[in-house]
Amino acid sequence: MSQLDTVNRILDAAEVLFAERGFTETSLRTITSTAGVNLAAVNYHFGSKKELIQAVFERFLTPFTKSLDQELSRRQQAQASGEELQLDDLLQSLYRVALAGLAEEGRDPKRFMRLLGLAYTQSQGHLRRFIVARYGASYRRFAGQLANALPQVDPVTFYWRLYFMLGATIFSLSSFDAIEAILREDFGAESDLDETLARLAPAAAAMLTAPVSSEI
Amino acid sequence: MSQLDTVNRILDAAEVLFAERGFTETSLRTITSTAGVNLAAVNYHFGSKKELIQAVFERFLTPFTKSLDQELSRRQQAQASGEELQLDDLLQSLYRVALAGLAEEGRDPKRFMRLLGLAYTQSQGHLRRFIVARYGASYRRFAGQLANALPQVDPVTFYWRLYFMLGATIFSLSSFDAIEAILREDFGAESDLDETLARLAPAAAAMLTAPVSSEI
DNA sequence: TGTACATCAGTGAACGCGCGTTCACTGATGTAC
DNA sequence: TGTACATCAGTGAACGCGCGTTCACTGATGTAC
Repeated sequence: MSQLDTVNRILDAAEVLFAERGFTETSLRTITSTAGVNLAAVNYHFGSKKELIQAVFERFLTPFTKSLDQELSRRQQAQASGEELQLDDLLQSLYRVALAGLAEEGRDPKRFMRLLGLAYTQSQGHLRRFIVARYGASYRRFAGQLANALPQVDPVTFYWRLYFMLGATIFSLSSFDAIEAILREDFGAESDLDETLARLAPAAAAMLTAPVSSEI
Repeated sequence: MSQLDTVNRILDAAEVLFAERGFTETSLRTITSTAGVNLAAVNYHFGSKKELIQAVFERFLTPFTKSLDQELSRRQQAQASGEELQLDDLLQSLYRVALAGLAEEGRDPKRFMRLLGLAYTQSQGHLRRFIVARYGASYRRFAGQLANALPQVDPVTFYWRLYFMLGATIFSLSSFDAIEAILREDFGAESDLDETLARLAPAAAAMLTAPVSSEI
């Protein structure tokens, strides 16, 4: 078993277990026994549990932001050459392309959304700092391009709505399997991720473009 | 120090610490030393850490759902007597009334939203079961009334959008302090909870009422 | 080609620590007669 | 009114357990001469 094997087996097991139970609730003993490697291997290859958590996110976020950045560049060029902008199309293609970039690397998009939801609410300060330092630029670029597409919305309202949108996206996709199960039971309706993105994109676009109340 | 004192001191300390750090990350030793009571008092009064967590949520959810139910009844009567319905008004008054019900009992609404966010993503199966068993009826009543107000939206789309809305609400209000700090730094804009609810209600309403795409 | 040494992935066992929970006990208050 | 007993909030110390991490060690592979 080569070094790469061991490292990847640990990452694979950690990814699944973290997504299922959370970070604190998953012990290194569970991870290493699932991966079929020695307990000490995590500290040998990654240094600590914290750094293993970061490595799991890195394996998701690097292809994800790479695809996102490429699509943002493509959109920017199209816009420069005068193509008109449909906000829900923009959102949907961003969602799709970014998640497709993950799938290419063999990373399950639903699992990624679950981990993102965990990262958002579990306290893990080191993880937040790691993500902001490593991927903050892509996020700001995405937010900036979206803000440009909404010149009629004042900045403070825009940013609140951006957080509303992120909340709607991460929260609902993070619980995709649970929600899907409920809707299947109650309405016999099967949903897949693409279909849900096709529902989410126009809903998010409607939220971003809603008329700004003058009462505030 | 009477029994009520000890019980309330434990609940007060647990509420603050859970909201700051999460459930697993907060030990009974930290809670009891913050509350100034004996370590064994938690198990004496509540039975276990799990039951303490449930008691913390009960103290929030009981006044919250009581206010919510009252407002839902008031709205139902107004509707029966032919009053016309404005969805963002409905949402905003529901938000306001429910959170005001909390404030009356001395419970901080922002802390409640943080705990709700934690409950949603931390695995804690016992907590989910407890909340559904105890407060599920109020939730279903709220969802049903909202669905009635949106006859043009098919049920499956409605439920996805309801989860989008819950996501936007819980997620952004759960991180209220962090988002507020960012916007204050970047734009010098101070936000309070009422103002944010006044932004959130129309945004959520726009999302719920968006035209249903025929592509799905 | 052969030998000595260095590097490095991996291992088994142990370390110390903090955790939730338990238990025997105390002391104050309430109750019965 | 006084005594015996029961109840119950609270306590201090300990229990066993699982945790992340460390450490001395192994054995295979690579490198220098």
